[in-house]
Amino acid sequence: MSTVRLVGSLQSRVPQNGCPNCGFDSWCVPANLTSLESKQFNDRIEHRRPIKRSKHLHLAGAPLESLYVINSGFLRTSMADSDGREQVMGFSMTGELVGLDAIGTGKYLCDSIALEDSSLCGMRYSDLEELGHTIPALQHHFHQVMSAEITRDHGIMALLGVMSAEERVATFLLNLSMRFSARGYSGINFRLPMTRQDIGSYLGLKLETVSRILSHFNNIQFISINQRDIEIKSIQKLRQRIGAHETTCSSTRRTK
Amino acid sequence: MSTVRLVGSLQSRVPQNGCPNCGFDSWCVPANLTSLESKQFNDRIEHRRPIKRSKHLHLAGAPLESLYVINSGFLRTSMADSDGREQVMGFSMTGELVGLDAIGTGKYLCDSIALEDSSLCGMRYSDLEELGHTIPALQHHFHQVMSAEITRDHGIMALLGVMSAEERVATFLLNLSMRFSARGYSGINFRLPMTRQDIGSYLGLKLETVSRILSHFNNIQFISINQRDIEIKSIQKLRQRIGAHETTCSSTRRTK
DNA sequence: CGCCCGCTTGAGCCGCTTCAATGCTCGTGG
DNA sequence: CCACGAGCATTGAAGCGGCTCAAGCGGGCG
Repeated sequence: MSTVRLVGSLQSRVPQNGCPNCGFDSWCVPANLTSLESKQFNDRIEHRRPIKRSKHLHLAGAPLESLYVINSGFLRTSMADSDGREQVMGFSMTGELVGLDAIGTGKYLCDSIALEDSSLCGMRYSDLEELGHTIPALQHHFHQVMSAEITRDHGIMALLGVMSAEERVATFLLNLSMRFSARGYSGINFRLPMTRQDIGSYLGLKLETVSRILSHFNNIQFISINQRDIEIKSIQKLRQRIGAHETTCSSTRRTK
Repeated sequence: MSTVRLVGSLQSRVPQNGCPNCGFDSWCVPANLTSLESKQFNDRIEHRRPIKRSKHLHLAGAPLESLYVINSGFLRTSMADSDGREQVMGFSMTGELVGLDAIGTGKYLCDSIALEDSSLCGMRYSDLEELGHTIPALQHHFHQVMSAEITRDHGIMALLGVMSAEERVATFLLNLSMRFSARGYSGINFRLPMTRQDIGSYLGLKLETVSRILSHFNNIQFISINQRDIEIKSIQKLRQRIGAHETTCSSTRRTK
């Protein structure tokens, strides 16, 4: 998906550039940059590139120029199979980095599209590499971000490999909730920016299955959902539903 | 999985260090290092650490010290779910790098185990970062390797998300075949180093399903398989089987 | 040689998909 | 302003692909 949480808490205010709440701000603090280094860094940032809903940031095959951090909004990254089937690789929100998968070949392998009107801050990849040589802390931080992306992908692989449909949806909801919370939004009430189709593709399920499971979670009071507006009624219960495969089995299937 | 193809062709001979066919050799050529830089680089390599079959290179939770390139042998990387279910993240062979997912947190999140007696070359991650600052080309190459790992993971996510069981197994066999060829081994006849269980976990299938599909591919002359010894009879036909979902559907299901 | 672990194969079942119909919402133009 | 339509969501019924459970086999290693 090429998107990744950059830092644990985003409350850090780094007011030295003219871009309030700039997505790259969060790079300076954890990377422990001096103010001179931060200045050098900020000078290379292309601030606040807007992107309208349902417009592409890039298509697969386009050459990599810049990496982007999301300033506000929501993006979806997806890959088209050789025979046309589409797999959603991930959803990116504020503070997350897009484009990491393109570094290897210099070309994007994914499409990225805005799910709502969004704003990005970009940096040319060549600039980032150059800065990395003179600012070791930045280099180190960049490595961590890339590694975190690999870890995230591994989590999704595990989800797709071993989890049941209900577990996948529960995991997805909890993950969204967590990310909204971390950004200061409500982790309880939020609006899903993507369609059931998108969720299904991401989780390796059909859209009807996603819809049914959401309805089911609604019926058993885990959540309350109306179209795209969702309220998490019990994080606890959702959590228990994940990894409940053995527990549930013993009550339903072991009746043999 | 933290494993990745380092270069397209491995025939490049870089004889300047005493470690014949060292896994890190392949870093010097594509990274275009000068001979001085190669010397600095080679001086930091811990050469030829052996690891016996079924021994762990590391367990999840262990602190990251070094990244390893496989010199010879075969490794399996896997992650245990919170409730004990295991997901195989990947299989690594000669020339591939292990440990990238640990950079983010400084701790391994995966277990790595040798599927056969293997030999590794390691470099302390701190050394690699240090060298990266003085040798830009090395840094650049390292970024490419990390990005390639992300790309590889995306491919697996797509496989797990959209492919049928037969397509997954066919993809797996073709991928192995390709990697063996690229290393100068036969891509037609080879021995699977992992169990059906391992393959199943990797592909999100049960071992019985893997076994059945291999038997089926055997019956229809796509491959010839006897326990772990396999011969690819027709790469072409295996390729067609992938992405045959629409084609096959129209002949079998559209009979409605 | 014998045991154990891994592989194969079969039968039946369940979870998810497929196909289909209907409802809801929002944007657009008359 | 409302009527309409397109796209998204919901829900039902039926089918199938892969899973579960179970038994038998074979090969390698002690």
